Order: sequence, then structure tokens, then C-alpha cells
Amino acid sequence: MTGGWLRTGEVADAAGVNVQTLRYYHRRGLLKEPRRSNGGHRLYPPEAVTVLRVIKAAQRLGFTLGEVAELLETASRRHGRPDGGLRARAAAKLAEVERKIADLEAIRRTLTEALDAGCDDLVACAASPRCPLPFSPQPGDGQRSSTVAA
Amino acid sequence: MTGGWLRTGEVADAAGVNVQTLRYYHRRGLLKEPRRSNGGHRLYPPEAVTVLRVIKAAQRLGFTLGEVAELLETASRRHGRPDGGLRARAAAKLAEVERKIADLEAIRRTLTEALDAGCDDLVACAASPRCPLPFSPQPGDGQRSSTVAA
DNA sequence: GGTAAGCCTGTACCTCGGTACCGGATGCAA
DNA sequence: TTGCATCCGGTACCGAGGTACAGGCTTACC
Repeated sequence: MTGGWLRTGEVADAAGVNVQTLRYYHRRGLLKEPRRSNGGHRLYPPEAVTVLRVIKAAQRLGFTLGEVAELLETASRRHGRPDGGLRARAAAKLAEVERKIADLEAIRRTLTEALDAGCDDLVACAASPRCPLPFSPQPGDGQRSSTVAA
Repeated sequence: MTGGWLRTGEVADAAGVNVQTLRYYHRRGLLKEPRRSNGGHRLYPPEAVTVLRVIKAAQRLGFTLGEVAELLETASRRHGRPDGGLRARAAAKLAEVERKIADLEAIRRTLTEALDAGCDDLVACAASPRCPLPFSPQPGDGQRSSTVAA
């Protein structure tokens, strides 16, 4: 009944993840160190695969690895009791996602307006009062954009 | 009529940008090297401020610095002639922005569903068929997320 | 001419989420 | 026992968009 222990590569394969990534998650504190073989090789219980899937699912929801680490930690500390903190954090993340959507929609609007106006030369546009592009310095220009990038 | 030349710090201030950032843009090829004083200090024409504003405006539209560099280069090469390339690039960027919005909307849906379902423990959720979170490995899990992050 | 502010180049560092490479040790099967 | 796949820890690197610091020179003002 003591299900087979899995080696690093097996866990990585089962979760669809690179072995290096697994080691990286250890360094980041997302995975706790499993038992070791006599020779020092890691031996994981099958649940480790579930934890990895959970991590990937949370990432797909927009949580950073730091946030995932917190999520896993509070989940294991307050196990089973209501308000494991996930609901509150999910609500906060939802608000964050909605802010990003709003930012991108503003960008979409501006791009659409520029296309409608037939803008075809940035530098010429900067001098034209008919161009809809926002050329004046904006708050937050000097910092990380945090919302937008390619 | 030869308006006053501006020094690095003056250009940076006027455009609301860090002096280091200005130098960084030079390294990236976004700004061409201006004339120098006898002692080697850069002396910018007032138009340099406009170029910086253009760069910041393009960034706000979601263009990367690499894309901005291209935009500025083609703008200066095909100056004034129709199809400076901005329209096509803006259209492509618009499509990109719309993809990102769609991705974020999918995330928003999933977060909302998880909140509605009352999910409060990721690890427990992973075992429950009632949980709406996508725990199975997804294509693209092993790579750069490119769309989502905090 | 003195002094302070500003500028010069070069280099290092930051975040985020990994990925890659190294030399050496281990595990497992034939 | 031999051979090969795998794993170990450590370290370095990617890209994007900057920021910071060090050590030395220039410019501007009084």
C-alpha cells in the first residue's frame, strides 16, 4: 500500500514540467523537500504531482509564484477550516485582472481611434491637434508599466 | 532661430523621464546621438523632447521598445509618404491587445466561477469534481506565459 | 578662480519565471 | 561488473525595461 515513490524526472513528466523547474520551485519554497534515497536522490510521494498541478492551475489564474507559495502555505496551515484565505485572495486577484482588462480596453480604444483618424506617422502626429494619441507625459511614465507589454 | 540646445537633464525633465533612461534609449538605438559640446556633453535640439514623448506614447499603446525603434526608423525613412507602416502595425497591435483581453476575460470567468463555487482550498479543490479550476496540464504550461502575470 | 551641480563612460544590479550547463555521484538493468 | 540514464548541487544566462553607483571631467555661476 505504500505507493511507489517517484523520482524527480517522473514527477516532472507526470506534471508536464521541466526537471529544472521542479528544482526551481524547491528553491522558491513552493515545494517542500521530500525524503531522500541513501544516495541523496529525492523520492516524492504521488501527491507531489497534485501539488504541481495546483501550482500550474494557480499560475493560469494569474497568481505569481510568490502568491502561489503563500496560498499553499496558508492552505496547509489552516487545512480544511473555512476561509483558508483562497476566497479573499481570489477576489483580490479578480479585481486586479479587471483593472488590467480596463487598461487594455483603454489601449484598444486609443488604437482604434488612431486607425480611424488615419494616423500614419508618429512624429507628425505628435504635432497635430487632430491626432488622438496621448503624447503628454502621464503619471507612471517613469516606472514599470506593470500592465502592458508585448 | 536656432533655438536653445538642451542638455541631457533638461531633455529628461521635459519629457518626464530619468536621465539613465535616456542613456538606455541611446543604447537601444531609439534615439540618435546628438551633437556634443567641446567637452563631450550631449546637446539636444528641442525636437528631442518630442521624440521622447512619442516613444512614451507608443509604449502606452503596448508597443515594446524594439517595436518603437522600428516605428521610428521607418517613420524617418519614408517620411510623409503614405503607409509609413504605422497603420499596419497599429492594426497588428490591436489584434494582439484583443487577444490579451480575451485571455484575461477567460481568467476572470474562471476566478468568478471559483468564487461562486465557494472554493477555499486549492489542494482540496484539485480532488473535487465540483471545482471549476483547470488542474489538468495545459498546452503551453512549460513555457513563458507571455500574457498573464502580476 | 573656486566651487557645486551636472554630465561622461562603464559596469553592475533588479524582477520574473524559468532554462542550460558543469563535473561528479547514483541507480538500475543486463 | 559494466554501462548508461538519471540525478545531484552550483552557477550562469535569457529578455524586458530600466535603475544605481563609481570615478573622473565639464560647465556655469559668483
